[in-house]
Amino acid sequence: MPNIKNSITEERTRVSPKTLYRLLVYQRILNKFFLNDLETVRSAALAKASGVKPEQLRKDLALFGQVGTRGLGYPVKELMDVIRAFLGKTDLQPVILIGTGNLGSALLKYGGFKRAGFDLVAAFDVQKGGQSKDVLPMSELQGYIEEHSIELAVLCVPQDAAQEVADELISYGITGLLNFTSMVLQVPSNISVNNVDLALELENLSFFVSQQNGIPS
Amino acid sequence: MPNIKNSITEERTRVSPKTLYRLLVYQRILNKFFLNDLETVRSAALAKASGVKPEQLRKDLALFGQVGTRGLGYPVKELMDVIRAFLGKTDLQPVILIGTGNLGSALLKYGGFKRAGFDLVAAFDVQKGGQSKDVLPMSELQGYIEEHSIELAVLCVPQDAAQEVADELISYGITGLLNFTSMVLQVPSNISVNNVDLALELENLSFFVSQQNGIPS
DNA sequence: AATTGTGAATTGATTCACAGCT
DNA sequence: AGCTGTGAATCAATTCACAATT
Repeated sequence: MPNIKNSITEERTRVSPKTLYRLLVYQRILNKFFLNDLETVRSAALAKASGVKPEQLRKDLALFGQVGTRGLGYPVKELMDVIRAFLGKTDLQPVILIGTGNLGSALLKYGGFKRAGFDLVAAFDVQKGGQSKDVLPMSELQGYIEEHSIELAVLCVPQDAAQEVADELISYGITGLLNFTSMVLQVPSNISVNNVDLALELENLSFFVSQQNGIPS
Repeated sequence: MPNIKNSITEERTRVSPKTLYRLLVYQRILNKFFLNDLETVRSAALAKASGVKPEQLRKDLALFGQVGTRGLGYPVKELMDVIRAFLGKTDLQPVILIGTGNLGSALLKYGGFKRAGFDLVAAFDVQKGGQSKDVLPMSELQGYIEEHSIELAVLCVPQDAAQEVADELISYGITGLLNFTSMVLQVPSNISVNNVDLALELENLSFFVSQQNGIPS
């Protein structure tokens, strides 16, 4: 019986979004530990830094078979490698952005995507007003996506245009949308959408805060 | 036996973050329907627009007792009112923002918060470089929070400063943090944190996209 | 002695399926 | 006839608790 499962690609299907988020977090923390020359880490420490319970961390890592050493902990470098192998994709992936309003043009400047392995290679808008990167007109959208085989798009257009632009993107071959609009997009089941609704997050936060304090006003 | 529960404040404690997100989405969609002069809406329609199953919508609304009419649907206006009453807070709530780098200064300009009932009343940074709104130095943080009884803060500082600044904010009385850094913050249990990790969202999306297609490269 | 790995138990969320109203 | 409201059933995620291992 093999220890570390070697048919990782076969396992890729069996993970929930929640677990995946956690794996990505573990990866980050591990990288930090690695840069600090840590060689092994116990589940308690890694879990605390990741904001989860140790049991949950261990359950998550069980996906990869046995990677830790009982009585000792997990080898930092090896664990990093195993998670990275599972996640696949290592090289820089091209992403386009649609809608260069306030939020859109800020995201173009935001360095975090590049650090995570994504390259915002082009931006599109109905208005071709010059921002920091060249903004292309929507008429070039289809050509660009097809020519560069783009899969992922960041959607920052106004609410009213959201569904329409999403439909367009999908028809040109985009299969993953990071949706910054506050619209709920209707898409075919083979298309992935992740919603980032900033106002919603603040509303949600506000509710739980006022709950803690006792009801205000 | 009363129909619509009148002890809403007592019910406020019994809702999960997931349910709360959905309620906030329903509220938005309802508002749109209301502006279109819809008087009643069936669970099937509201659910579809909200991206959930009708059964789930009905379960969620069960929190409020009986608000719909069997055979007919839900009265749009009344349902809006009931949800708003449950959520509490209606007036503009003041929020501060810390860290006016690319992302931070973009969020200052972003209109979505205001629309959702939040007012970004002040921004702070270690560098007092002039941006669109006046940026205050960190030395004024404590005074400002206390004087204006601020509860919520948006955290956009660099990773390395995140925990430190969070500790500071909490010590000055902040009880809710919208965390845009990629750090997992360690906070006391009476403090609420919502994480918005943009790179993580894109990584997550990318994984599920490449899963759909079959493994790339 | 210490810590992982994991079945079993628990808790939570979703979906089913139909009774109850209008 | 049609749609809501909801107990029951299912499915998913978390936590427990302890055996296995170094």
